[in-house]
Amino acid sequence: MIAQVIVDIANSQVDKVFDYILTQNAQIGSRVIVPFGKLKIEGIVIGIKEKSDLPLEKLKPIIRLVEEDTALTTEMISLMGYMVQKYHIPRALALRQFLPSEMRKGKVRAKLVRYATLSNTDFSQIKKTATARLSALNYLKEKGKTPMPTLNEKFGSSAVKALVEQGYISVSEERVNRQPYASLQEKGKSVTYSQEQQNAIDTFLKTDKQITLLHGVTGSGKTEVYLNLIEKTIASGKTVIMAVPEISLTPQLLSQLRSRFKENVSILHSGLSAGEKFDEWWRLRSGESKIAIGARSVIFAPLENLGLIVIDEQHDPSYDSETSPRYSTIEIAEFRAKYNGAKIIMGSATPSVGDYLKATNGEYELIKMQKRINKSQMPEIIIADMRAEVKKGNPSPYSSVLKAELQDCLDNGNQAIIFLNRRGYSKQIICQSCGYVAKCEQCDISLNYHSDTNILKCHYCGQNYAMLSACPECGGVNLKYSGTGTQRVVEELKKLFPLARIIRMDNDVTLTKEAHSKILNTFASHQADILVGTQMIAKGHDFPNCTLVGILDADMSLFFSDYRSQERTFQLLTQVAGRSGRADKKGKVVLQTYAPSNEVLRLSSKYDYEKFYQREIDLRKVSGFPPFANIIRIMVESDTEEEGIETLKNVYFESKDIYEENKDEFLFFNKMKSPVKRIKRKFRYQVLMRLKCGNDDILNKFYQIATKYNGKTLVYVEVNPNSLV
DNA sequence: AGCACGCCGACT
DNA sequence: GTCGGCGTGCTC
Repeated sequence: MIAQVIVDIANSQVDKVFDYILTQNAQIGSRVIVPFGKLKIEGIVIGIKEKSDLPLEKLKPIIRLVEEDTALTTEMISLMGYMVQKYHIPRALALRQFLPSEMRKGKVRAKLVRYATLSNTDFSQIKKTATARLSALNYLKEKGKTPMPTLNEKFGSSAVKALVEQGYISVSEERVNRQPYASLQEKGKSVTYSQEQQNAIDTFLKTDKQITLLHGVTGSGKTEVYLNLIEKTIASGKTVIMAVPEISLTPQLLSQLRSRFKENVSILHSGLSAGEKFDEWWRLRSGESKIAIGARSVIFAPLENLGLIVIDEQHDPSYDSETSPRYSTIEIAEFRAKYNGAKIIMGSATPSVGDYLKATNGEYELIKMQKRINKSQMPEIIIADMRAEVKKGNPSPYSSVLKAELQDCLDNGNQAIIFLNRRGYSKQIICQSCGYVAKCEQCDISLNYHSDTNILKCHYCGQNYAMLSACPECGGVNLKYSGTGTQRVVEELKKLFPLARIIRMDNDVTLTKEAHSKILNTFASHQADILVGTQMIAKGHDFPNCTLVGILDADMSLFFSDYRSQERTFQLLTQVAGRSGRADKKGKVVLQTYAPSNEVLRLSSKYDYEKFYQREIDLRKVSGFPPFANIIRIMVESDTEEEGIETLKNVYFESKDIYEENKDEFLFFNKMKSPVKRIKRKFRYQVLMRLKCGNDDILNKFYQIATKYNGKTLVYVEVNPNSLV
């Protein structure tokens, strides 16, 4: 018999199926070691057949199995095929997603512990003077099976060794599981469901749509709905995947799951040790554990007989991989749901507009939960006009409203969060007097300021504009192009509130995952009064004593040169606002902006998602952005300028033919230098276009062009990339 | 990925 | 003349 093997080399040159003589007991999905040229490498059997197209003497036999158990399921082999055609990646790269990286090339193995059991209860042959041996035997007689290390420690390894040799003790090896967060166990509490929650559960169980979108405001109790559905799925003998944006920030979710489902829960995420990952993975694979929870990559969990996939905070950008393979968690979930006949529930207070469109279209089931449980109110959002502060001559990053609210908050012994709305190095021009933002005339997307060349550039069409010396709206000369630095924000805060305990968390302070949660825990346990931070404090964690959130530069993200910037801002503000106030304490939010009349800010201050969505989707439709069109870019990256331009020309001319033939399907098409011309010493060029949806055949032609010219100069296609830098 | 084969520059 | 630079091609 012949085994068809994919070798574990993610390179398009070896992206083929190799035939080997099947000598071992290998199955489809087995991991095997095979000779490959002069190498011995790992591979995966993806098929078994009678005979090869090659002459038998050219074939080599499989050397050995990596493990007896079959690692991959047949579903994974099918999913590999789907990913290869959808994302244009080598097969090996698709296969790698299914295994924790530490499991490759034998870096981890099962942990075995040796146990001692008594095999002879007649101690009469043992001398009375051999006290250690006798007490060891008596100990075993009383306690039964004991781990060898424990026994060695108590009675000395020489005594134990002798007893083994004399046949009093027999030793067995057992595989033990390394369990992450073993201490996390919460007592189960009984739950009663609100009417909305009960309705959500019933609707989900009734619908025959594959995907359900659960649109529920912060605090409406979405998690309880998930837990109930998980429970029902498990009871019916099926398995569950639950994806969350950032697992390391939600230990409370894990303890909730553990309290209900005990060792049926496995967690998979990058913070685990290799051994923990290995054991959790195999527990899922063997069916010992039936619920997989983790971040994005948990969608590849090795479960069979899937019944339910939960995607929490479904709008979160982390669900789209930004590096190859550029997969979308929801797409993979759809494949797996279809394959297993499972259902998907995804929830958010601020669903991504593309998915909300599908929900209102009837493509997804839509469930709304509009009330907060335990009757608490959403925090009140106060918009502070920073233009007025500038006019008043207040140079501080804090408005007078925020100062007063902070004072009030601290006086009452409560906590506050100062949120800096900054991200990346994207810089845009905002007039501090009137809030004017420089935008592209053709794309209506904010321009990016490039300090090296002192020009303004649109990342969606490449158009350049001269840097402004004064605001074209009001003539003001205070044009600001970046948010206030964390440093200054903290210093200023210390001056204003010298007695307050302030802690800071942002990207500048490079943090390990532990330090990260340590800061959050310090704040949660009220060992600090004010927490200052960026994006990363927006997610997870409840702070029961936090009654005030101050958002500095709320408009910064609003005017990113990104078509999703308004959506992202709405989502972010809603999420940050949710950090303020809890059941018994009403929260407040002060949102500082140079554009107080901005519609997105106004709608988010009223928590009016529906209106925001309607406005945004209309805008996308008119301007031709996703979900109505796809932004496609073919990137060319080269070591030298000449080679880069040469390749770009070839790529451009071939692409242009396709464009000319299908002009009506395109909303934009051009070649240009990349907004950031050089990254990591590579020269970067691109062909950028916007193609109407439903033209996958055209899209595939661009993939073919990229494959054709990809070589020493890197050529690749991106669809709706998260950033156009 | 890693190794062999192969075609041009600077050296004993 | 040769040693060796790493560009190109192949591995069941």
